[in-house]
Amino acid sequence: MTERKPRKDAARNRAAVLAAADALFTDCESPDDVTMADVAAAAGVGKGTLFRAFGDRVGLVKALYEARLEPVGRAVETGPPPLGPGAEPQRRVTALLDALLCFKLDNRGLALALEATGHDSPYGAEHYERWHTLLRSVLEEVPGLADGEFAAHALLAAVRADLVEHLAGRRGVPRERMRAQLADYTARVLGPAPARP
Amino acid sequence: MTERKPRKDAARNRAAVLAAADALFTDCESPDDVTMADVAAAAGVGKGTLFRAFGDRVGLVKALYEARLEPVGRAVETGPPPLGPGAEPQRRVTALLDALLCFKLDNRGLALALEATGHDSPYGAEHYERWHTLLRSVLEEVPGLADGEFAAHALLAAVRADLVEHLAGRRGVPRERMRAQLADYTARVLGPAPARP
DNA sequence: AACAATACGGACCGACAGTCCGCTTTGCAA
DNA sequence: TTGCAAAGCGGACTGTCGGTCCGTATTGTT
Repeated sequence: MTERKPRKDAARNRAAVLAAADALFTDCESPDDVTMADVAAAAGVGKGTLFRAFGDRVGLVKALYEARLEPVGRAVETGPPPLGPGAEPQRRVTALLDALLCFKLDNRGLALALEATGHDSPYGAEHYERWHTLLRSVLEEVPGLADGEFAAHALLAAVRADLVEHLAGRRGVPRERMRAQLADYTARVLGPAPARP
Repeated sequence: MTERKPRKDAARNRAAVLAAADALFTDCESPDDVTMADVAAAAGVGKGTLFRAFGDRVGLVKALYEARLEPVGRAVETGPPPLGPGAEPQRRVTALLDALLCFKLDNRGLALALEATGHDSPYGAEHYERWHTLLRSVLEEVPGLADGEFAAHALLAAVRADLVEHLAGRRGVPRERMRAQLADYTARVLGPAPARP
């Protein structure tokens, strides 16, 4: 392995940068009026340090985003149903999308920053790939749903950060209403209401 | 009215810029490696001219996009069914989305440029508003579909430029397959296959 | 204590969107 | 046709931002 324990100051600075960036992205109007220099200053660190630790802007945002998303990822992979494995596929799909929606509602600035930051699109980020693969595999267990591939993309598109921001932020749609709307929509995609014996 | 006929050279240059920009956006890898200076040079025009004519980058891309989309808009508003008014709502929704998908397939570079160019998101662009309003109104005629508002957003999200680009460009999904997938998906959202008397 | 190895940080660079202003073209009017 | 504003032109210029570089400071190891 080529792992190396980072020096103490490096670790401290990395943490400071993450915290500062988190704060800045959380309460900014638009993600791109927080500059790298701002982040460095807020963290009490030089730009060089910041770039060495994260490579570039995308790297920083991704690191933050993934750190925040990790608990959700864990709940999905090893948590209890319906979010975790084991639930009936329809319920799980709904739960997955709801979790994603809530996450984006709770981390609007960050999610927006991720999608807006350089790297042409969310597609191609490995974390998108992960969610798509998972969602697709669950969708394919839903009876009568032929094309999980496309449906997974389309459903994920329904919770994209900028749409969420538009509805929740700009247009003031309340959280619970959005969740209900999404659940409703998801149910339609999943097919006619299953017979309840 | 405060309308003023533009001078001849102004009109000529405006056209030259539009043509040049169209060409550049059409065959570029990523929209943001065509710079304003590039466009000006390709059009044989100074940057000042370009900015006076279109205000800023967003203005240019919007002008281009709307010029290209206009025929589609016309077909939708006054053309024959199923794209134009008069068709059964389910058919029309499908036709609308298919038209949009085809448009984005045929104008990938441009559509990508529009979504990627500064202005935080597609939402808030007046042309999005137009499509959303229309789609919503048609959706609300579909029996059993309670929430046209959200469904319209979600369906439009399924044909977003960067998703189309990802599937058609990066992953090489052929045009007809994408259309079929979208039609399939749309049908699911619209509800169980209607009884055919 | 000495000395690599690692990290620090801010001056520096290149690129790009957008502005400015002296010069040219246009088209109206005498 | 000639005169003359007004409208338009274009490229040098500016401000900002992401990203790099390198002399200096900090670690931690022997």
